[in-house]
Amino acid sequence: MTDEPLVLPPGIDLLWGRRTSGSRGPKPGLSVGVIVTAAISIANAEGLAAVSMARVAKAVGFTPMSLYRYVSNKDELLQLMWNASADGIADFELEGADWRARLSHWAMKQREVIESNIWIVQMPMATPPLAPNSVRWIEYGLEALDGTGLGDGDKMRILGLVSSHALISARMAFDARQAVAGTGKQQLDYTAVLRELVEAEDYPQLHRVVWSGEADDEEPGGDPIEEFRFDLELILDGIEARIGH
Amino acid sequence: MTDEPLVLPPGIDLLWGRRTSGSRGPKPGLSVGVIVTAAISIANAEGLAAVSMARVAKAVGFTPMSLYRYVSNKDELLQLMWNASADGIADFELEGADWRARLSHWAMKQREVIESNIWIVQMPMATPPLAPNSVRWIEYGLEALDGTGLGDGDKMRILGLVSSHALISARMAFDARQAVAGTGKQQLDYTAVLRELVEAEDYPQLHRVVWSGEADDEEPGGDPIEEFRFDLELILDGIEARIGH
DNA sequence: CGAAACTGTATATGGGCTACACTGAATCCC
DNA sequence: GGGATTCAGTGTAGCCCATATACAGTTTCG
Repeated sequence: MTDEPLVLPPGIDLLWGRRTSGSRGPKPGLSVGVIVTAAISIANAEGLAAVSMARVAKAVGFTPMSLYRYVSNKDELLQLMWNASADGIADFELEGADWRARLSHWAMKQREVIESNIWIVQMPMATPPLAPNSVRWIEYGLEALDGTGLGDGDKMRILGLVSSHALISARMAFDARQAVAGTGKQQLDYTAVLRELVEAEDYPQLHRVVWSGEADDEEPGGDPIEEFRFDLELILDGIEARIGH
Repeated sequence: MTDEPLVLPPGIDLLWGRRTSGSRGPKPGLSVGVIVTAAISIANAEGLAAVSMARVAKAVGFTPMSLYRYVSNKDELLQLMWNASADGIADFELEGADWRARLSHWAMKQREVIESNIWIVQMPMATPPLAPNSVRWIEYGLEALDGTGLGDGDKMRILGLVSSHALISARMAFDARQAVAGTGKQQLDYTAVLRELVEAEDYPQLHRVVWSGEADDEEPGGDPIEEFRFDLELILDGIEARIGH
C-alpha cells in the first residue's frame, strides 16, 4: 500500500495522461495525436508494414528523429495506434435484454472495430490490455455479464476468450482476402490445394471432407461474419452451460 | 480438372517433397534440415526476433547468402520452422473413449507442442495450414470428432476454434512470463496497475473486480494450463450443446 | 574435353531503428 | 535585462536487416 512509483508499461503512462512536460523551450509543432493519426492512416492504406518512423515523419512533414520527442520508440507508437483505433468506444451503448444478447452485441462490435482497422491483426501482441480504451471495453464486457452469477475470474476469462476470438476471426478473414488478392498470382484455392496433396490412404478423414461438396470453407465464398457468429454462438452455448441455465 | 501447374504457397512445395534438384555441380554442404534445426535452436534460446539469416548462417558455419540456395527467403524459413516444430506428431495417438475426451486430449497436446516451441506465438500468421504436420494434425482432429454427427464444415470450424485458442492461450501465458521476467525491472503486476488506474466512478464493474480478492487473474500465480482447460471445457460444452446431447 | 549446372562467396543496395551531438528558440529566475 | 535552463527539431552516423547480382570454383553429362 505504499506509494511506490509504480512502473507502467511503455506508452501506458502517456495514454493515461501521466507524462508531464515542462513549460520551457519552444512550443511543440507536433503532437502525439497528429503522429498517431498519421500512422493509422498509413496502416489503413498500405498495411502495418508500411508504418516506419521515416514514413510517418514524412507524412507529418517532419524529420524522422523529431518523432522521438513525442514517442519513446516505435513499439510505443504501435501501442498508441492500437488504443487510438478504438477511440469512439466511449459512445458504445450496450444493447440486449439478456446477457447473451448483450455479450453477442459486444463481441460483434469488437470484431467490427478490428475489421475497420484491419492492420490490427498484423500487430505483434504485447502487454495485457491496459490502454484506456481496452479497459473501457472490459468494463462494458463485465456489464454485459452482470447478473449472470459468474465469478469474477470466470467473467474475465470469458471476455478474454471472446476478444481473442474476435481477433483471430478477423485475422483469418484478412488472410483469406490476401490470398485471393495476392500479387496478381493465381488465387490460392485452399480446397484445390488440399485435393492435390491429401491422399486418401494417408488422410482418410480429411480426404473425404475435401472431396465432399460441403468443404467450401476458407474460401472467399463463406461469409466471415457468419463464421464468426457460428463460433460465437458456440462459445455462448458453452457459457450458458456454465451458468447452468 | 485439368492438370494445371497448381501454384503452391512458398515453402509448401518443398515440404511435400515437390522441389526437385538436378544432379550436376558440387554436393551441397548444407541441407534444409540443418538450417531449420539451427533456426529453431536460436528461436528457442533467444526468441524469434533473434532469428536472422546472418545469425542462422553463423550457427551453421556458412555465409548468409548460402542459405538462399536452400530456402528462397526468410518467410519460407519461418514456415519450415513452424512445420518442423510439430515433427514427431506422426507418433501421436488419439486417446479417449468419446469425442469429448479425444478432442480434449488433442487440444492439450497442441498446446503442449506450442509451449515447448514458444517462439511460435511470435510468428506472423500466414497461410492457412498446409504444411504436412498441420494437415496431419487436422486429420487427427477430424478423427476425434468422428461419429459426432457434426457436418464437415462445422468440424473444420471447431478445430480451427480450438487450435486458435491453444495458440492464444500459450501466447497469453508467454506474455505474462515476459512481464515478470522483464528487463530486471519491477514486476508488472496487472492487478496493481489496474487498481492504480481504474477509478470507481468511471469503471464500477472493473473497479469492483480488481479490488475483490478473487482477481488473481493474469498473475503468475494462476496456472495457465488450468486456465486453458477452463476455456477448453467451455468450448467443449458449446460443442456438446451443438451436437444436442 | 568442353559445356552446363550447381554451390558457396563477396559485394552492394536499400531499408529499418535509434544514439548522439548539435542549433536555436522559449522560458524562468535573479 | 541577462544569463541559465529547458526544450524542439535536425543531421549524422552506427548498426542491423533481407536480398539482388555477379562471380569463382566444382561436379557431372554428352
